[in-house]
Amino acid sequence: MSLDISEITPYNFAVVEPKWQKFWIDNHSFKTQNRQNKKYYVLEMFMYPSGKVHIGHVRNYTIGDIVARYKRACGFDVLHPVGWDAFGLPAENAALKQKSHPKDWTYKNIETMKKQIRALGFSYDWEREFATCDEEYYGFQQKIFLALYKKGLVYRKKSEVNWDPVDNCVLANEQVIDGRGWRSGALVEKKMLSQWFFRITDYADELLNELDNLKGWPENVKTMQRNWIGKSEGCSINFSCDNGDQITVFSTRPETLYGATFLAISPDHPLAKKIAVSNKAVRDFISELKKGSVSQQMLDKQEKQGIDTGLTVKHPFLDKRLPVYIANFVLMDYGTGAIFATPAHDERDYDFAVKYNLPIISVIKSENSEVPYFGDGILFNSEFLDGLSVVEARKRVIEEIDKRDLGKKEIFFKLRDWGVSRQRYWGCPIPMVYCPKCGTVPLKEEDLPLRLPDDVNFSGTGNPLDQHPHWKHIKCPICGGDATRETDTLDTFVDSSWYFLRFCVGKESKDLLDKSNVNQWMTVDQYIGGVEHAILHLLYARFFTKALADCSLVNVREPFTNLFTQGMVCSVTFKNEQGEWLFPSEVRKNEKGEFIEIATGKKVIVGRLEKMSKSKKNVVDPDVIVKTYGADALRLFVVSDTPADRDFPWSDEGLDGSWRFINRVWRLFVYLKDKGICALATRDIELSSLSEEMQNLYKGFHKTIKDVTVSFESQSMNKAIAYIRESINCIYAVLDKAEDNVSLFSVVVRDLIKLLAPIAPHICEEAWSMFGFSNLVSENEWPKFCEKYIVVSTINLPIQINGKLRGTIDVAPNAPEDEVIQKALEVNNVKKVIGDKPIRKKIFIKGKIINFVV
RNA sequence: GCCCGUGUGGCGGAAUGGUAGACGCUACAGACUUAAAAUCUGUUGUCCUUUCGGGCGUGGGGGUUCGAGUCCCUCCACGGGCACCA
Repeated sequence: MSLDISEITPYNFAVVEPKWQKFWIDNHSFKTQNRQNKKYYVLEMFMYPSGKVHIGHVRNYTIGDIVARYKRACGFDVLHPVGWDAFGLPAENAALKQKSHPKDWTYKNIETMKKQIRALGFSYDWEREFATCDEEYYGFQQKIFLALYKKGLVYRKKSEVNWDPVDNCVLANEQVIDGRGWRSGALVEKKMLSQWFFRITDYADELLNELDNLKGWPENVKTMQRNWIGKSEGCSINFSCDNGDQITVFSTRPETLYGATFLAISPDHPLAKKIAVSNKAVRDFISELKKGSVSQQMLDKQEKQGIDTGLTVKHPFLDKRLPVYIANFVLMDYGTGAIFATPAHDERDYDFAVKYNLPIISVIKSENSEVPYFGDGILFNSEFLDGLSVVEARKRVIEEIDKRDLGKKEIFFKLRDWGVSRQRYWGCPIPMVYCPKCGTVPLKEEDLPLRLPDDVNFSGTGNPLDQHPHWKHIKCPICGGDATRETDTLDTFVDSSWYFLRFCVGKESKDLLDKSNVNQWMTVDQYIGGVEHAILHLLYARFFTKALADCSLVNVREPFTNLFTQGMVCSVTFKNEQGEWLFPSEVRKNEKGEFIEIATGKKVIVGRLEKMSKSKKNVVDPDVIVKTYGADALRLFVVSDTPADRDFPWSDEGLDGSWRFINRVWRLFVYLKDKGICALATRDIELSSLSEEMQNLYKGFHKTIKDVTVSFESQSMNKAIAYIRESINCIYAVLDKAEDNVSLFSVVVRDLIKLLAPIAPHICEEAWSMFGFSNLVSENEWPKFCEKYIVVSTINLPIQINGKLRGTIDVAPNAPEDEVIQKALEVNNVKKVIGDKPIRKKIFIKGKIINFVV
């Protein structure tokens, strides 16, 4: 009796998926192997245990899992670990709000999210799992801190910090966005505090230069890092002031020195402060600027403000004096906090000069003498620089400044040292002690780990560690006298700056950076995560790797060979007339096809696709999807249709389509099983014994293997899926021949399962076992394709006349020119178009095209 | 303002300088069904044409080429990053 394909029971993911998930875990199927030199380390940016997995995580980890499973099939020993970035503010916020301990909150969240992650069937080595708040991990991090301290890469200084008044916490520059705290959104204030710093600026040049060698990184990420490091080359110049002081300025355009008409110093410049003491107008001006908060200044940044100090400086080359202004557009934390201004060739200087009626002197010839002019040109008005080009003049003037001892060639970076102190409880304690006699003293290594006390009180203000009754009191490690601990904890970006190294070492080793292990696996062959970490995390991780190398703790200087930044999952948004966000379930289409709010019947505003977020009410819950459609359908969907590095437009219809595809595959498997397919899967195919149609199926399938392989190699999952779908369509078209071609279909379906397994592992594992294979599909080699089958016997060759398509002919791919021309000229439409016009030229590309020019 | 990136059907997107629109979503039609759902099979850029076929089409304009979505110039739009960085 024949099996009707439409009557096959749907794929029961609810039974199949948990079965294989349990099997993989119980059997340690993805335990890191250490058999050979062919190794591959694939890592997805680890997760913050916020409480629930969201769809963005699903996409990120699906991409990584596909890579891991594919590489394993290609014969690599694969390291594919999972862990938790578990320290940080939200745990403390939750502690305040829900009266739960940050530790309990965090570990509970990890448990919840682990279940969710496991339900997606990712091929992790769960034995290497850890959380950064594990004592073992942060204890070792303290050792690293001390190693960096000994190496001179850690120091403490009093400095103005960004103070977040809501989170009561210091923020790094990178955590301030438009003058607001990156997490709380509160306006940031300035405050002076003693802080610990890492000397990332020591590595500014290397961090910049090495970017050129990171061929496997996206160009935009490298550009962002370059801009952030912000190297500029120029020179410093000293000006003597008439009050006896010297003012040192930095300029990248010293060749414009003869066009200088005034000096401008920052309101925070020491000289400005000195003048303020005796000059009330200056004092008032500075305090007026201070009054506006950081962000107010940002808002006013277009408006140049300044005040004449009354002081003048001597021009280094000319017998003239330049007035010194205090100007709001000069920043103290860049360069020297002072500039010479050449209004003719700098926009900001120009704006300022116009506002305060200062002279404008051109020194570079431009075509129409317009000012300000920033282009190239020939110098004039500039004595010994006259007639030189901008580049020549720059070189010449720096030589001269150097010769006369007025200044020197200098390089400045925008990059600042990394402040790592946080006035927070839920982080890695800094292993330092303050002794009234011995000063700042590091803890002894044998006293590590320095544990966080569990019995803390969250009042909501200040640092609970500092307020703990006895934790901070300690005997000095040197003199044994009364001393106090550092109560700040480390920025959580420190935790994520070396976790990828820890994954290289098995749990049995006490040395978390065990060199033989780390060297075996580093670098990370493929790192995958969101572009939002392009600067902070990735720059810090690069710095840390270099610093650890200089402490002889690791052997590599760059952590990530290839970086892939996946796009965000986006969805439509709805708003009602009041501007309130609406859930998709609160909206429906009316008869006219307009979207209306169900509750009110009023029209809603349909927004553009935006990143899924709770606040915009356009989220989907991965748990619900997995329950309704299964993990395979979800995995398939999030990498279908759209390239993985672009934003992904979520649609319920699309998800439904993925589910239909999973079922279509399932019906194919069940149908073929019923026809006795696959029992003979290992038998070789004798091509000549097959009909032409079946030969084409086989050849076409080799093309599929090639296309899918190439697509996986370039992380083009969307294309891989398209080719697999195409192939399945081809198989469906000849399904009625399956019974008569058992060995052919057996080989095809065997390899088809392998091709699909990285994306939809559960259904493939189930099919693999259903067809009677005794091992796991993931233990099998990736299918191989033969070029000789991919070369087809005839191709459909296009015929062009004057570059326009006028017909096609079927010929052998290697058909010679004579044959092709003869056949092409026999095509009716070609005859018609050419008519009696003479053929002036024939362009023939073998196997590609014939083009007649008439 | 500066620096990146992207513009292809109703939608997501394919396409080593060589038949634009693979694959999917949507929509429509047929088969199956009492019917619906599901499934299977078609059609689906646009205009003209009964057919054969033809015109126009990859943001706009120009160029290189036998031939351009692809290369060059220029303009426009959108997205992202940095933003008084001397």
